[in-house]
Amino acid sequence: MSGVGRLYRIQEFAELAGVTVRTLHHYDRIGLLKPRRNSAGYRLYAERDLERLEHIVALKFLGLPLKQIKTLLGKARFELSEALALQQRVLKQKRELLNRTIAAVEEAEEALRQGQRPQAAILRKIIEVIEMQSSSNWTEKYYSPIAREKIEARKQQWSPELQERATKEWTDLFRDIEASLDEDPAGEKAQRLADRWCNLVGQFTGGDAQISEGLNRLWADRENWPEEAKRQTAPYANQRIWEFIGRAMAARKAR
Amino acid sequence: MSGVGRLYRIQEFAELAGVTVRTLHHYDRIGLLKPRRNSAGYRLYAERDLERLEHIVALKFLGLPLKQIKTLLGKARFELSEALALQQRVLKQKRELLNRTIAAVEEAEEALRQGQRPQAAILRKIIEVIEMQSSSNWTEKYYSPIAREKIEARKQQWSPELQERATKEWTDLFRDIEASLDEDPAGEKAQRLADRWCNLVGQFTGGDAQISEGLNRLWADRENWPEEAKRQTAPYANQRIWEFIGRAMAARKAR
DNA sequence: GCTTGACTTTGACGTTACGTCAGAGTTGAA
DNA sequence: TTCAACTCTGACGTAACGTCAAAGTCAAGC
Repeated sequence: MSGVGRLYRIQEFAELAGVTVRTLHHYDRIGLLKPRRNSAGYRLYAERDLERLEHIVALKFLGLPLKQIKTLLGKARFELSEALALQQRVLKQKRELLNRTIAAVEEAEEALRQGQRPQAAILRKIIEVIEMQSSSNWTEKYYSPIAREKIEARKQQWSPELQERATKEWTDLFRDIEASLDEDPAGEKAQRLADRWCNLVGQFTGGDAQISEGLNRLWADRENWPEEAKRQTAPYANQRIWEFIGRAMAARKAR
Repeated sequence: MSGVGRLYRIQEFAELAGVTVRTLHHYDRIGLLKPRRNSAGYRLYAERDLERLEHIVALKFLGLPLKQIKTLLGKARFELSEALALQQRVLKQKRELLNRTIAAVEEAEEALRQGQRPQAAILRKIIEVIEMQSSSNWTEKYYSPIAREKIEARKQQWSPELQERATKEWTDLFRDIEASLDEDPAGEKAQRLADRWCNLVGQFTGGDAQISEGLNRLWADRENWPEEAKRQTAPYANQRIWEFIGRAMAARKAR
């Protein structure tokens, strides 16, 4: 028996793991990696902390924010593999953009060598790439490539008026559901609401299963959305409504 | 004659250029894009401002910091093309790292699918890539690939003791030069100092022209170094010393 | 037992490129 | 003249730490 394993003080531990002391301070403060303390308040890191820190470093390397890493490391391996798949898509998008950028700079340098004015040369080439679709939509990662194409296609037909009408219908539906939260999810009234729900979802997905699947992933990962998106969809985030609809849909299928 | 062209107020201009109003406020404050003002203090943007803003956006897209963009846009096209070539190397390094990362995640996912514990699977694969050489040395971009290889080779032979001795010799040399700043750069004493200088440079470059070239680029771009590096090399940044040595070397060649 | 240098703690401000209010003034059409 | 829409500046927030600074702790040597 070799006991419980060594304890490291912060500097030694930092060198061992290849991070800075300040980083460990930071992780401690945000609750990402909280070591034991001795009586004087010194941090004491154990082997298990090293393991966790290695996880953190690896996930950070993939570009995941610390906040998400924190929740991820508390959950099951399934969620981890989901997150990994998502991040993989993000990385691939980045790579595409990088490739186009590199190509653009190459063309710009070529043009420069041929003596063109830098404005014309650099700017035009690079701006082209930016406009192309650096759009870099944060929702894209939730959809499969096929689903993305389909969504692109449907976008063409979404006029601002349709958009506005859809927003209104959703808002109305949410209001109606909220007023009916005490009804029986399997009852007549709830089922009519569930029908309206399905209709509206269908309007966006076009009944397509792959778009639908992506949409589910999107909603399931709400906690990791950018702040702005969270605020804008806050009125639709009422937990009880989603539960109610969930039950109503279950009852619906059961019939 | 259509006059001097329209003037835009901030919101319209922002939409025109595809940036936010706040971004324009920011660029104004840091002196990157300063439009005219009307009597009430409203910003008035002209066509020329649009041109400059497009440059800014393009260079920012390549990952250049605003500070550097600011100095770059004040200089000649030559510097711009230099900077472009440098940034191109940075982009390519990023791409390499991205490719390895994507491959690692792929392997990790595969391992996960085969039911391995996430620790073993994800961690090991990804950490391997990180360690490989995510080192991501900020000086690398200044050297050609061939020069980098040669530097890597020479690194093997640079023991800590050699490092320390070199640092001391440089420090001594700088002290001696500083004490001789009033001498004639072509004189006996200055020439002996120039000899020592060449010797020390030779110790690092091994007399290699390509390494030498990269080293020149590195020093020339000092203003864009990370803060830390600037501080650490501050003692060697005495402008007058470099000018003195420059003149001494010129006199040396002339002989 | 005491000194001393290396190490540790928390606090607080700096960094980059803006986002997001808040309070107050300006513009221009009805 | 009114009023919505727009603009101004100032100031705090963000992510992930870096960089001091002041004060307490540890352990080795005297």
